[in-house]
Formats: sequence, structure tokens, C-alpha cells
Amino acid sequence: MPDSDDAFDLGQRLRGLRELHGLSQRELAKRAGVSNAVISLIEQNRSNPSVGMLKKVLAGFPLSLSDFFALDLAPREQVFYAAEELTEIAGGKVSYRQIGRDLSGRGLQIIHERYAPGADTGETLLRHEAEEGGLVISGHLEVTVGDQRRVLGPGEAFYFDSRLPHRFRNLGEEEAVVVTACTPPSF
Amino acid sequence: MPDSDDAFDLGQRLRGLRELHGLSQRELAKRAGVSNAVISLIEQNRSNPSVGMLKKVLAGFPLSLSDFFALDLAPREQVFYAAEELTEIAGGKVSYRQIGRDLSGRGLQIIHERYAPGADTGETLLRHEAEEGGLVISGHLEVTVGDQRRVLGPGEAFYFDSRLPHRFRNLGEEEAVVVTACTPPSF
DNA sequence: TTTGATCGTTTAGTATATTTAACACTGTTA
DNA sequence: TAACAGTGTTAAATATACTAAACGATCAAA
Repeated sequence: MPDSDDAFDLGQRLRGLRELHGLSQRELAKRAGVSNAVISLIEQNRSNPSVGMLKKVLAGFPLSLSDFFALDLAPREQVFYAAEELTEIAGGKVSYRQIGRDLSGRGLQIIHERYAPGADTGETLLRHEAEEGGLVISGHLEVTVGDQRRVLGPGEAFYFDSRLPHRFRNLGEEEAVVVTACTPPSF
Repeated sequence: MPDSDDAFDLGQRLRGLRELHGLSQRELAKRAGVSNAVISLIEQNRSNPSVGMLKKVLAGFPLSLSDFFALDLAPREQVFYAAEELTEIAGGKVSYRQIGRDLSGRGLQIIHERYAPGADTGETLLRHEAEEGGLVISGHLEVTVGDQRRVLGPGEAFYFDSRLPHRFRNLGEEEAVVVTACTPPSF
């Protein structure tokens, strides 16, 4: 029996996620290794899936159970205003295109970074108290933070305390593109 | 059939929670309005409970599904994140994949955002004191901040004070992808 | 000992989740 | 027009979750 008193609309949530990912019911079912009917029934709230089933279905995205249920929270504020002039603040094999020209009075520094093949920032020793993170858009970038090192590809990300020594290198053949953000020098 | 390839031990987790609360199987079952047998079977992983059932059982504590599954990853200091490890914090036609699960103690919130065609955040009225910015990776996104509006394409960016009312809409036919950053949730 | 009240587990029967396969509809191609 | 490849939905059959009730063990008080 469908669980009619289920607080949140599990079916709608699944459908939204599926459409967001541009998958048909059958595509998702195939990825998840389940029948397509179960996707249809769940989305209509005509079935109350088991946890294991839901987990299998979500693996088709992929998305964890934790994340799936965490979508309860408020739809978060999101928005903005446009300023197209990205300011080039570096040159050579590395390009840093910063959002906005003037950082004073700002709480954030967001940069569109491009690393040519072979580009290397070298060891940068400690900076001010700050935190920074980034997300790789394309290519591959070796990121070293403290004694940790890893090569990140598209969709992968990093986040660390800027006081740790860190270094970026593009060891690949193609350009690496990253979007980074950093708390202000003012902090 | 028990879901033997279930990654985490659901039964153990439930048993731990129950014992933590000092409840017997029957007590919990009574509070939750379910039979005691189901508690026993779930805890032994001899049953793969439906989401609705698990929700009912957890209501006996009470504990939300979200919180139940959030008791997951070790709270270690994580620097690198695989694409699947980004935390989904929204649903429906909009996907917000945040770097890191727990923002407490963090100075930055960085999110990989995807807007399906037709996605619309709606008008979000004033929020906390914060600033945010973002950079469009692909697709086109209409951004409204205060009385300013603009459609941004790949490589274009925005930055604004979060206290201004703002809205994001994807009017195009293809998905819009954006990387945004925002100063701390400052809760 | 007996009685009673717990405890967790198990069994049998019923309700339902899940699968397989078909159905109805749409858009595209011959 | 027909034939095909998609789409989401549905029917019947099977697998299994869930309930109700019983079972065996433990502990406490007569």
C-alpha cells in the first residue's frame, strides 16, 4: 500500500531528480539495475519502496540516501547580479580571471582559473588566515595540500585551510579549468 | 529478501539508536505504532524495510530520515572530493551539489549548481547577511537581483549582496551549469 | 518451585513491493 | 499509410515485507 501519510513527496522528489539528470525512467532503471516499472510506481507514490530498493535506484544518478533525504531543507537562497568583466590577474601558463575588479569591501574572491599543460604554481607557503575551495571543470589538476596530494578531474573538488602550504600543477596534455573561491584577505 | 549488498548496516544502526535511547524493541514498536517483530527483523537485517516503515519506526524516537542517514561519513578533515561526494542540497529541477557536508566552522560554501530547462528558484526574499557570486559554465541562466536582470552565458559571472531579493531561471532548452560561492551561512 | 512480567526471536498468514511483459501513446522514417 | 523506437503506465505473477500470535529465555517476587 502506498504510504499516504508520508510527509514528503518521495515520488515527486525522485521524478524531479530524474528529470534534472535528463534520464528516462528506463534509462535510470537500467543504470540502477532495477525494472522500469518500479520507477514509474514510485514516482506516482503507488509503491512504498524498500530502503534497499531506493538505494539501488539512487545509485543510478548516483546519489546517496543521506543526500536524498537531506533535500528536506529549505530551498536555500540563491541568486545574483551580473558583472561580466573578469579581471585577468595573472599571466603566462596560468590564467586567473577574477570576478570583479576591486576586492575591497568584498567577502569573497571567486576566480576562473586556467592552467596550461605544464603549469605549476610552485610551493606557496602560508598565507593569511583564509579558506579556499574549488571545483574542476575540465582537464586534470594535481593538488597538493600539506602532505596530501591528489589529481582531480572534472566534477571533483577540494577545500582546505589556506594556511597549509599548497600547490597546483597541470601534469596533463590539455588545459585544466577550475573555479575557485576564497575567503577574503581581510579575514 | 534481505538486501545483503546494502552498504551500511541499517540494522546495526537502528539497534544502536534504540539502545542509545534505552528502549526495548516492544517499547519502540509501541511508540511507533508498528509490530515488535519488524524491529527485531530489521535489526537482524533479515528484512529490508520500506521507506515508509522506516520512517514510522524512526518517529518513535523521534528522528528524521534525513538525520538517520546523515549519521554516515566519518567527520575527518576532508580535502579532496570526488564528484559523487559533493552533497546534494536541493531537489526538483535544480541541483545544488555542495563541497562538504558540514558547513559549521567553515568560511565558505561552494556549490556546483545545475538548472534543468524551465528551472526557477522563484523570488527569494531577503536572507542573512552574506555575499555570493558565481560563474556560468554552460547553458544560459537568467539572473535577477533587485531591479536588475540579465541572461548570462558561459564564462559570464555575477556577484551581489545576498540581502537583495534575487532569482535564477533557466529559460533555455539546455541545462545551465554554474559554480557559485558564498560567504558563510553565518547561522 | 510457581507466577508474572519482561526480553528478543520466530512462525504462519496476509498485504504489498517488485518483476516481467504487455499496453497505449508519441514522434520519426520509409 | 506502415513500421519502428522511444516514452510512461499497467496487469498478472512472484518475492517479500509486515502483522499477529506464539515461543523460549531471563529476572523478580511470591
